Amino acid sequence: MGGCIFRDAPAHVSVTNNKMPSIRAVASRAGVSTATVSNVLNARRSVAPDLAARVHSAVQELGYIADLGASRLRSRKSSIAGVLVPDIANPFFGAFVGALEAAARRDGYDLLIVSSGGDPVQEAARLRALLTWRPAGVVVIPCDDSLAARDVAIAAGVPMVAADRIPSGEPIDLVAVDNFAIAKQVAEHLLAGGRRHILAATGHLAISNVNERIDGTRAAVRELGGTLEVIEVGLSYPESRARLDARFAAGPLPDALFTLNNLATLGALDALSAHGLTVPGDIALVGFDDEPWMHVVSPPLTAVRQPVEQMGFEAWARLMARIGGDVSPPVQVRLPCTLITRASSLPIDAAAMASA
Amino acid sequence: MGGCIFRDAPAHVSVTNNKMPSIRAVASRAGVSTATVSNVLNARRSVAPDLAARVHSAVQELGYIADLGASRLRSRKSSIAGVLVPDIANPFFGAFVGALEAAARRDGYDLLIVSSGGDPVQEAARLRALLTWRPAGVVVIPCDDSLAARDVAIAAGVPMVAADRIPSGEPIDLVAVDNFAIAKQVAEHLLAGGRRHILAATGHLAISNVNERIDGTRAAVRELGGTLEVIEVGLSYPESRARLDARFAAGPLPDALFTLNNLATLGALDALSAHGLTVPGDIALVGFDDEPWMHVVSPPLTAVRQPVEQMGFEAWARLMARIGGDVSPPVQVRLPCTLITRASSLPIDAAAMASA
DNA sequence: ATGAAAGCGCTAACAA
DNA sequence: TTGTTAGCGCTTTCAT
Repeated sequence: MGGCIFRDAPAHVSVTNNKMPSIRAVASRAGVSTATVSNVLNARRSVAPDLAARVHSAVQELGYIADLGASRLRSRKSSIAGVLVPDIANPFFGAFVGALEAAARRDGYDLLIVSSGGDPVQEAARLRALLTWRPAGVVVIPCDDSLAARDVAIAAGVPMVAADRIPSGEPIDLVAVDNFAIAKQVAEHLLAGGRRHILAATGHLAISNVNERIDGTRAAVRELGGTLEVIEVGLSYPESRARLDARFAAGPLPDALFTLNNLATLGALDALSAHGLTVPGDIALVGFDDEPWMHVVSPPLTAVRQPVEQMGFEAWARLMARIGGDVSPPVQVRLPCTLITRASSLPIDAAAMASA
Repeated sequence: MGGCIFRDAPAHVSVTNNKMPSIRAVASRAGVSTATVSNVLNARRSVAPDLAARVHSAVQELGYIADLGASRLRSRKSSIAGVLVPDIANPFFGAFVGALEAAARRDGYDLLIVSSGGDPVQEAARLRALLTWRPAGVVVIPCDDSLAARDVAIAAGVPMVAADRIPSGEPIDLVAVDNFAIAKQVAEHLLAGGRRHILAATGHLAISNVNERIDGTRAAVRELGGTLEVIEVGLSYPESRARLDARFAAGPLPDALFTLNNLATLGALDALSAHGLTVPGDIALVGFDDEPWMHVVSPPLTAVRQPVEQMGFEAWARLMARIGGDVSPPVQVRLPCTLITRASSLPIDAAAMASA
C-alpha cells in the first residue's frame, strides 16, 4: 500500500478566495443574530416577517452564498453524494451519471464524480478520496466482481449501492439489467431466424454481467438447438477487431454474431467487412447496447437497448432509502432490456432474398 | 427569481454516519496532539520518526480518513473544483470531463460536476450550487454566448475558465478549438473535390463556435468559388432529420453536406438514404466531431476530429494558473482540429467512378 | 421569537 | 520538536 490515507497526489492547493461574505456579515447587515439568519434561510424555526425580510435583502445585497461544507460540519447532514464509475468518458456511464444527477438534484444533492479507470486498486483509492468529503452515500459501478470499494465503504459506514455489474460475495444493494433474460431472447430471435451457430464476442469474461449474458444465450441454445461459441476480444477497439479477424480467418464461420458490448460491435463490423462477409446474408449481427448511429448504418443494426436512465433513477432511489435509514436486507433490482429488431438479424431466408 | 440562495430543492438530507473517527481519536490513540497528527499526515512540519510511526499505525488501525471539508474550512485551501457542462450524458462533454478529471487528479483536486441542461437560467443556478462548496475554481462550457454563469463567478471572486463555446462580452480565459481554420479546410477539401454547392447544417445559430465554423466555410467559398447555404436543423435527432428531409424535397440539391454537429450528421445520414441520395456519389458528407462508428459505416465518413482531451488538459492548466494567483489578462487558447478524410467526401470524379 | 455561546473537525498561530 | 489554544462558517442548544 502506498499507504497515504490522504490524497494520492500532494495537494498544491491554494488559498480560496475570501471575498465571499459569511453568515455573520449577513447577520450584522440585517441587524439580527447569525442564528436568525440560519433559521430564515433554512426555514427551520419561524421568524418574524420583518426580520426575515431584512435577512433576505441583506443576502441579496451581499450576494451571500451559504457554505455547505461548514453547514455539514456542524449539522452532520451531508447533501453531497459520491459516484464512482469505471470511466466517465464512456457514453454508457455518462448516460448513467446524467440520470443520477437529475435524480440527485431533485432531492437537493450534489454529486462528486470520480473514475476508477477499471482498476480495482484505483477503485478503492478513489472511494477513499470520495469519503474525505463525507458524502451521505455512494453509488458505484464496480470495475469487477470483487468490488474493492465495498470494504472501505462498509468500514466507513457509508451507504453504498452498486449498479450494472454484479459484485460477488456479501450481498449489497444492486441495480442492474436482466442480462440473462434479454440474452436468451436475443438467441431465441437468432435461432428462430434459422441461425445455428452463434458466436458471442465479449471484452472480458471476468465481469459478471457478461457471464449472465452468455448464460442466457446458452440457455436458448440448449432449448432450441444450435451451438454457442464464446470469444474474448479484449477491451480496445483495435484488439477486438484483430481477434475477430483471426477468428474469421481460422475456423468454420458462425452464422450469427452476438457482440456483448459496444467495442465488440464496432470491431465486428470492421472485421466482417474486411472478410467480405455480408450482414445479414452471411452472418446475422446483434449488439448489446443500442446507440443512435446503429439505425443509420446499412444494414441497420439489431441491438439490445438498456434502460440506462432508469438504472440511474433506481440506483438513486435505493441510495436515498438507505440514507433515510432503511436497514432492510440488500435488494437486487433487475430492469428489463428491449430488443430493437432491425435488418442486421433478418431470418436467413429473408436475408438471402434481400441480397439476391 | 424563486429567490432562494440555498438549494433548488428542499434538502431532505439525513444525518451523516458518524462512525468515522476524527483526528482526535487518532491523536489520543497515538498519544500525541491533534496538531502532530495533522503535521504528520500533511507533511507540514517535521515530526520525530517514532511519533510519526505511531500516528501512522493509529490511522491504519482506526481506518481514519481525514475530513477535507473541515480541513478546507480552517485552512482556507480548497481542493475541490467545479465543472459545469450543458449535459454530462453527451459523449463530447463526457470526454472533456474525463480529461479534466485526470488532470485534476494529478494535482490533488476532486471534481464537483453539474449539468446546466443548456438553459442559461439553470446555468447560473447550478453555478451557485457549485459555489456553495467553495471550489478553488470552476471550469464551464457555457450553454450560449451570454454565459449567465460569469457574473455570479466574478461576484464570488472564484477563478473561472470557459471551454468550447466562446462567450461574448468581457474577455475570460477560454480554451476552444480553431473552428474557423478547420471549417475553412473542410470547405477547401470539398471544393477541391469538384463540389460547388455546400449545405452547412447546424443545430442552432446562437452558438458562437457554430458561427465560426460557418465563417470558415464561407471564407473558403469566397476564395475558391461555389455557394454556401446554411440550414438550422434544431437540437434533436428527429427534428434534424425532418428539417433535412424537407430541404431535400424542396430545392435544388447541394453536392456537399457539412454537418456542424453529431446530431446533424445522424439526421443527414437518415434523410439522405430516405431520399435515395448516395454518398459520395450524389452528395459528399463531412461531419464535425469524429466518432468511432464513423469509419465502420459505408461509406466511411469524413469527419473533423476535435482534440477534446487536450481541451480538458488545457482548461485545467489555465484554471490551475489562476488558482495559483496568475492575474495576467485573460487568454484564449485555440487548439487545432484534424480533418480525417474518408470515402464520404471523395472527389466528384472518383465518386462517380466508384459508383459506376 | 430571538440571541448568546458552544462546538462540528480541522489547522494556524503561539507557547513551551 | 511538540502541545495548547483559538477559530474557520455554520447550526444547535440553552437562555431569555
